[in-house]
Amino acid sequence: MDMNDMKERATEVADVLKTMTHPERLMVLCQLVDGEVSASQLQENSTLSQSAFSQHLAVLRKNNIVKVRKESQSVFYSLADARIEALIASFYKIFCE
Amino acid sequence: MDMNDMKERATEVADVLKTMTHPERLMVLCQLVDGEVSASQLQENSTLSQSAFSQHLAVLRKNNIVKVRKESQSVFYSLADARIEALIASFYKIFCE
DNA sequence: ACACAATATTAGCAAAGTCTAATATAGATA
DNA sequence: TATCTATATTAGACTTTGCTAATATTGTGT
Repeated sequence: MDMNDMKERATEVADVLKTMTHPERLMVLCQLVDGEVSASQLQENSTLSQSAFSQHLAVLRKNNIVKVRKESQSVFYSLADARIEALIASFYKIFCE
Repeated sequence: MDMNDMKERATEVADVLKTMTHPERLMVLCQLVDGEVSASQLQENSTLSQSAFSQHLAVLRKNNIVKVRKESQSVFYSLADARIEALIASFYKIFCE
């Protein structure tokens, strides 16, 4: 693989990873492997304040790592696409098996 | 998977990822997939100063993402273990194929 | 209209990360 | 010994991240 291509890819991948890199955000993503979960359910498994937690969700949204579906007062989060799903799956395979 | 276990794993994985998250460091790791490479060879593919680059290598060492072998004035870097190799391999599979 | 519940946003601060510039170390060579 | 080459380390400035505290938004029930 050519060095310039590699550099471009590395930057792209690093951007995605950077967003996942926080334990709190990774926890959220792990909880989404089996499908969508509401913000409040996600927050139940966190010790962070509502504001801090919501800011982490905002980071995930802004970087297109998750997508949302609003239903009345609730917001349901799910993994954005197949790549993110594949990443979480490999983390699971490599670190949890 | 139990939530406490998940939290522990997520923290562990996030720690490892955090170290890979910088484009410059990820580039280094990508160049190590086929085996060890010397610091100076690695640096040739970087636009960073010697000092800045060396500090990135130090981060990789400190977090046990790479291991080193010294041979006269040169230092050869390689991926620390099978997990790191597996991670880089999945990044390649997911983002470069 | 009012109050409540779920979620998001903003400002401000402290901590962590990343650079430059300068200096240090250690092996090889003249 | 003096010098060169490869690499590492340190201090300081600057930027980014992640929190708290306060406030805003939006839908729902009374």
